[in-house]
Amino acid sequence: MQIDTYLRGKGLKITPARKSILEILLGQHEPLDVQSIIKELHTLDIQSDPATVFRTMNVFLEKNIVRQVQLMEGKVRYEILDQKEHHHFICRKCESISDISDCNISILEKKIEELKGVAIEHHALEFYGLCSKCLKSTKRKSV
Amino acid sequence: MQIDTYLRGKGLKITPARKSILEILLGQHEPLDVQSIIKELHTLDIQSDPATVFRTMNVFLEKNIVRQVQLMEGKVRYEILDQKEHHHFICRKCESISDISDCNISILEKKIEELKGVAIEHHALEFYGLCSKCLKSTKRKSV
DNA sequence: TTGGGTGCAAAACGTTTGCACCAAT
DNA sequence: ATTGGTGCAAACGTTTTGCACCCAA
Repeated sequence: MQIDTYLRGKGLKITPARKSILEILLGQHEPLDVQSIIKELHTLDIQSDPATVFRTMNVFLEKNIVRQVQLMEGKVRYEILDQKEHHHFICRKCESISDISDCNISILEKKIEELKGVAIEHHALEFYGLCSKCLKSTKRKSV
Repeated sequence: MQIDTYLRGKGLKITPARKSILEILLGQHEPLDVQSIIKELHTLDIQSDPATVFRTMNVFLEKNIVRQVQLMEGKVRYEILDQKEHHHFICRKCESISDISDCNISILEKKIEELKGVAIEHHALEFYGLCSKCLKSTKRKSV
């Protein structure tokens, strides 16, 4: 299985929990917090402890398998760290999260690096507002 | 005093704690977490409870006096919500925080709004990496 | 066999809340 | 006098840690 070789390649032991967590994150379109991961594991008939999931996420972070996402919720979400960079749009009404992949931050980063003499390694960018659906329903009501 | 009139204008009662917290935030160049605010209050010989500071910050948030900043620390920082938009650069080595004020995100926002049909109300943008000082010392060592 | 992963419980934090008291209007 | 802010303690949710046990290598 490729998940096994992938984990082995990262120098990690293969365990049912790790494999399932990785599969869940790979099949996910939005970043998940630990409780959601546990819920997803439960639907696969795998029960797991928060401590284990947190520890797994910290290992995945060190190995650059996932990255953290913070959405002003008082908790951390995790998502697969894949090649194509993207950001998130969070609707303040329906709380949906959608990907924003067409904004080229790297140009901006280069400008800042030159201007400030810093080396930017990564960034966090999230947009908050009303999604198209909620925007329409708001307009309807206000008319 | 103008702080008094400002708070009164926001419909808030004036108390020593509130005035001092506001003054501290106004005189600060980087966003502060609640513990740091309490420490600053202490240097002014004002002792205050975390609960009070958290409550004050929540009131300030509602009144649009401050905004929250999250820097992947597991806690929230607060900074005065002023007219000129800026972002933050956090050095992973010396943990210094500097303002980045010359990046025009609004152009990007308009593009996203058109493309996705959403209404962006605000955003969070932080850059992480090495500041110019730490970058230099890293280079020196590696040579 | 051995190093490392796991579950459980406890602890550590940041943050919120209930309540009695006190201060600003 | 009344409204609302404060301190203290307790509660809450997220995340970490210690320890004994168990599993993958």
